[in-house]
Formats: sequence, C-alpha cells, structure tokens
Amino acid sequence: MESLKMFLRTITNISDADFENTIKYFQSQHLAKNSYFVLPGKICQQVAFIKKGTLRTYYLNENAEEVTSCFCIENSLTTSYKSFILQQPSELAIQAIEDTELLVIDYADLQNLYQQSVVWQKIGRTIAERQYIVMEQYASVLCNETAKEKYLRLLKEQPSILNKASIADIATYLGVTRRTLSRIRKEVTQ
Amino acid sequence: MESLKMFLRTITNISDADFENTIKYFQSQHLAKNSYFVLPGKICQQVAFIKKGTLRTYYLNENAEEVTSCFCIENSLTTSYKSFILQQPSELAIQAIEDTELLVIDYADLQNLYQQSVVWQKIGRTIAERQYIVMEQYASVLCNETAKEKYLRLLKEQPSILNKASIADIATYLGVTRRTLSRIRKEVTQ
DNA sequence: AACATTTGAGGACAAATGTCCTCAAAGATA
DNA sequence: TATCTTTGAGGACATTTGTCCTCAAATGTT
Repeated sequence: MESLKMFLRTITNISDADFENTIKYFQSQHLAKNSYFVLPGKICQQVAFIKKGTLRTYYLNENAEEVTSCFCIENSLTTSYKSFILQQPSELAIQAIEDTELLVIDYADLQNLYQQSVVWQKIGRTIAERQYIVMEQYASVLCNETAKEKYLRLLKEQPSILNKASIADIATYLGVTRRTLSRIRKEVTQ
Repeated sequence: MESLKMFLRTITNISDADFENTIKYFQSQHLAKNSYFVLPGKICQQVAFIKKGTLRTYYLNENAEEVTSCFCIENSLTTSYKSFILQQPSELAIQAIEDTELLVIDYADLQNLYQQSVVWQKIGRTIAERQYIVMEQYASVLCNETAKEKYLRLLKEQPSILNKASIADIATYLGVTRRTLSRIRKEVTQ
C-alpha cells in the first residue's frame, strides 16, 4: 500500500486519514504471465496501480494483427482509459507479460470517491491531465522520431522491456515491420 | 455566450445561475488573421472557447520547420494544454488562420472556479478526459492511417480547412512532405 | 502595369521501408 | 531424445517516400 500512497502524494498531499478512508476501495489482484487485465470488447470497469510486474496494451488492426500501444511498468497506473471514461467496450487488450501484482479500484467506487471527496476530485482531474500529457508525448514521438530513435528511446527508458517482450511486439510498438526492426538492431549493435 | 453555455451543457447540466456566476470570468477577444493566441516559449495562461474562426497549432521541429499539430474549429476549446496544466513554457504556437472571436478564461480564475464549485471540478476533469480521448484518437490515426487516408479524413471531417490552410501546413499536419501530398492530391482527384 | 515573391504541381533519382521468403537457433511437446 | 513450433536474422526485390529541382500560376508590392 505504501507504494500507492507515495504515488498519490506525487499528485496532492493526501493525509494518512484520507488515504486510510480511500484504500478500502482498492483490492489486490494477481495476474499470471499472459493473463489479461482487460479484454477487448468488454467495458473496462477498473483502474489498476501496478505494484509489481509489467503489462502490454494492444489492439487489433484492420488485418486483425496485434499492435502494441504501450508497455506498462511498476508504480504506475494502467487501464483502458477511453473505455473506462466513456463506459464503452474496450478496443484495447491489457495483458501481463510477466507475473504481476495489482491494486484495483472499480469505476463505481472511484465515482463515489469523486462525489465524496475534494481531494479525489483533484486526483481524478490530475490523473486525466497526466494521461493527456503522456498521450501527447506519445503522439509527439510518433510524429517526430524515426523508428531507430524510438528503439533507442525504449532501450534507454524501459530497457527491461527488451527482455520481457518479443521482437514482434516491439516492432508493432515502434510502428515498423519485424524486417525493419531487424535492420535497426543490426545498425545499433554495429 | 449561448454557444459556450451549450458547449458546457454537453459536459454537465450547469444551471443558468451557475453559468451567470461563471461567465464573468470569461473575456471576449478578437484575433486578426495570422495573429497569435499562444506564443512558443511563453507560459500559456488561458483557455479559449472559439466562438467563430479557425486556428492552427504548430511547433518547430529540430530543423526549425513549422509542423502543424492541430486545426482548431468553431465551438470547441483551444489552449496549449500541456503548458497550461504544468504552467511551463509552451512548445506550441497557436495562430489564427482567419479572423477569429474567442471567449477566454485565465488560469488563476479557472483554478478559483475549481476550488469554489463542484460543477466546475467536474467540468475540469471532463475536459481533461476529453482532451485525452482526442489525443488518443490523434495518436491512433498517426499509427494506423496512411497519409492518403488522413488526407481523405481531413477532407471529410474538416473540409473548410482545405480552403483556409496552405498546402505546406496541411502536409506537415499529415506528416508527409509537400511532394507526397502533391502525389496524394493527384491520386484523389484521379 | 511591371516586377518580385509565394505557392502548388510534378520530373528524376536516391533512400527507406515493406513483402515474401529462407534458414538456424531456441523452446516446447510427445 | 526426436520432432514440431516459435522466434529472430537477414537476402532479394518492389513499393513508397524523400530530396532536389524546375516551372507556371497566383498573389503581393511599388
């Protein structure tokens, strides 16, 4: 629970009392490697804080190929955010790529917290704002960086992903074919 | 003011009294064609509702070339959102591409509204959530659509932009060179 | 009106990336 | 252990896109 408290305190100075009152809405959940936190087509009813482990979010493109859109790492949140906000079926799947420990809160409970608590109103808005900034950063990278630059960024910012995810998934994450990723990896290792 | 009220009522059922109490924080602003709402390097202190007109947001890439990231149209909001949220210098410029009428609110006044009013807490969070969804859609388009598909989407969703923006700006918006856009336009007109 | 500047189309060639394929190594399974 | 499957590297060629350039039409300026 400590890691969640620390995470929330990067948003606002939530008191220990407020935190105790909040934490009861969160439930622990274990996900074995390859099992799913969110299934495509289902409405995403939960947000999860990742205590330990790694997840991959992906969608199916028009050729029914999996395209990885995000790797989610420890001490951050994961959810199919659009599905969660709009309470509509998720286009995304979220799958653990190693054994993972989550702290999960339901949509209804979160809406209750918003209603009850000024602190949580602020947390909710701040999380939305941060998610926006992450997505803007993602779009900016998509626009401005070559696949090689994106690969080097991954290598630098999330090096553990290279051991945990397959080459095929990393290629779709970078927006290139496996063939192109193969060329990039050859270049990078000289 | 009516158009702003209608816009807000797509978010939550704000009462006439609440709206009157709110509207006093908004100021009318006229922008002549080619003049700026946000200058890069300055902290963006305002959010604007576009009563009439069109704006273009762009940034300078590593070669100091203008890259258009968004065309902003009537009855929607515009701001350099990341700069506004984090109160840090804007990477984006926002420029009117025709004579434009705005309703503008300052950062401090908006924070006051958040503090004072539960309705505005919800509006603030909902706007952040919507901005997130717009950005996610943008990223999805960047990943999944070819330049030709993006051009056809622009043609369909914002046809007026084709008269108002230059070919060079549309090309950077689509993420291709003018040469490629020229090829696309030739194909599309057969 | 005369001239300069900007804008959009498109030719020629180079570079980047995709498609399709094969092969070898690593894992999985019977 | 023998065999099947999956995974990652990379060859050969096609396609797409970029770079650099020219030209004509439209627009702006004196």
